[in-house]
Amino acid sequence: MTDFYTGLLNFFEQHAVRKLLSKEELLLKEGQVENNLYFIHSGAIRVFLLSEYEEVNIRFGYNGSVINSLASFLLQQPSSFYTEALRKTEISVLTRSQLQQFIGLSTENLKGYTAFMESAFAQQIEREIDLLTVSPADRLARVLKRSPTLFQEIPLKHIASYLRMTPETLSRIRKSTTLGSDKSSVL
Amino acid sequence: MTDFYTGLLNFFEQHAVRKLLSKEELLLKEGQVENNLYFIHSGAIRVFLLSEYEEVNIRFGYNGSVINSLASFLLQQPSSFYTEALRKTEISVLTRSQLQQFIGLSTENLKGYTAFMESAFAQQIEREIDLLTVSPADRLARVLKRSPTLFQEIPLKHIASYLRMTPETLSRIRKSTTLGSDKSSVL
DNA sequence: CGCAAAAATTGATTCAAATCAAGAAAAAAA
DNA sequence: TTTTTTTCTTGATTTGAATCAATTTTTGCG
Repeated sequence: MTDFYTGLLNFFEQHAVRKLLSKEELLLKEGQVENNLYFIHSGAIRVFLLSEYEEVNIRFGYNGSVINSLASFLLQQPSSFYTEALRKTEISVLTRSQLQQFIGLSTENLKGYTAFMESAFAQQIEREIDLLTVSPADRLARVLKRSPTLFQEIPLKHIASYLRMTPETLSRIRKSTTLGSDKSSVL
Repeated sequence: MTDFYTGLLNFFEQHAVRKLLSKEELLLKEGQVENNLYFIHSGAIRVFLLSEYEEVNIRFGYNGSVINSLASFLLQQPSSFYTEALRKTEISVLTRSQLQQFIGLSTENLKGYTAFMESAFAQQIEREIDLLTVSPADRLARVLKRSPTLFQEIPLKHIASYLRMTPETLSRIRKSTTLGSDKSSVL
């Protein structure tokens, strides 16, 4: 998987278009079909859904990760989600056809792509287990284990929505446990 | 997708081994690697995880559907889940290698398999949205929309766990709404 | 079939997280 | 910088679902 990933990143560098997003700039709206894969050089992006005037965050990307509205991208169906920059963000945009070209270059790339997909699927399973975890504190702990720097990248209110709790609750959990108080990663 | 599915079912008929499961018989335990795909002729199967002495249901299969511990099957990694028959159940068992043989038979089959995977992924996204839906009543409504006969197939207490609520709460919701009271499907 | 066990329902009570409401801190804009 | 706006924190109160508890209903078994 890692081989594919570095290969893909090189391909990104050579073929993808760089783009600078301003805060709250939308990459995709609900109902549109996702045609791109985004590599994030700096900044942060969120994928969210709009349910009855309330936004619910589905996924975050930042700091060297690849993100898009994956289900829409794969199935080429209208997305249920919005994709938006959380702050000034620099990305590389790779189109579906460019990706397909890349996959066609070698068997290695194809295998890598499959592994990439499988990994995305595995992540999705982890996400399901996260959401089934009853206690709010445990949900936070699980997610922080995988993404220890989350609070440095994403505003608390958005993390709260991702974790299915209110900002007030998240703030209190954070205070009571030592979770999210980042001694390690600062300086 | 449908073509692949019927093709796969024919292949199931020709190559898969039939098996009769008694109630509570386990097909897979946590930590084991899933090597099979199960087609359910009759009965019902659940996939669940064991968290601190409490079982949480992840997925159900019955009545002509295909089920297994999919993440483990795809990644060939130890499963986080148990797979168990909820009652006397008749299945066909197709191994991973048999499936690969089937996929290799034609480009159509390969494409179908990809579509099958994509569909599984899309289902997983739907599941995520279900779990993010705040109100217990709304969670039930969403799931029943996709699986109207759920209550005829799966005991209430297992549905409750799947929906992240107690059996008492589910029972009360069912009473207050008309959801799950199956006038249509009986007789 | 009748009996035992398991599942579902119903009611009373508790409790944890949501909501409501300020104020403090941080970030963005002027 | 100062001002304005947004985000985060903290406290008080409410509320909806969990828990506790007791029947009733259903299912499975001898």
